[in-house]
Amino acid sequence: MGRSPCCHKEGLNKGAWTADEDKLLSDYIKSRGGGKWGKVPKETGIKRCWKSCRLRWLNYLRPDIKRGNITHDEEDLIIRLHKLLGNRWSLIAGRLPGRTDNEIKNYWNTILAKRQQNNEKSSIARVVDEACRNPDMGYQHQ
DNA sequence: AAGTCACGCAACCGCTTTGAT
DNA sequence: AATCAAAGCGGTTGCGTGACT
Repeated sequence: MGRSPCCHKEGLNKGAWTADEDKLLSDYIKSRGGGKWGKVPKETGIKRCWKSCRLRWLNYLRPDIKRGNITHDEEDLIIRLHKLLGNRWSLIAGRLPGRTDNEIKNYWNTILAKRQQNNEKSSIARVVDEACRNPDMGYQHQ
């Protein structure tokens, strides 16, 4: 049910985005706004499926995106939110202005890998432990 | 200096959910 | 109320880069 047919069309570009594609997408979203992703490839001429366009915008082109260097506070919040919400990356990202679900997911997977390697009580483990004991963890419902 | 390995990030794939008809 | 298409989400993969031997 409901599999998006656009992603099965042949002749679509794959892999890394070019500067031209970025500009087309960025200009389009700025002038028309997001939401109707199905129209984006047709109206911009970008040879990508709508999913790729959406992902590119959300994870890379959005003007309010912060990139790199997740702060200690942000890391702390991610860990606490993950404890509460599980792998609901989009929800977690919603609590972290300027961060994307993909970025947080990648970051978490990196942390997990490190934690598995260390397998010892790290600062993260301590934070998680602390989070368990303090339910009012300073995040806000919207 | 060259080759190999490991890590991190960007992008893709497929399933689920939501909205329109 | 049922069906279908569009959109959203999370897991996984592939590529590029840097560190190490």
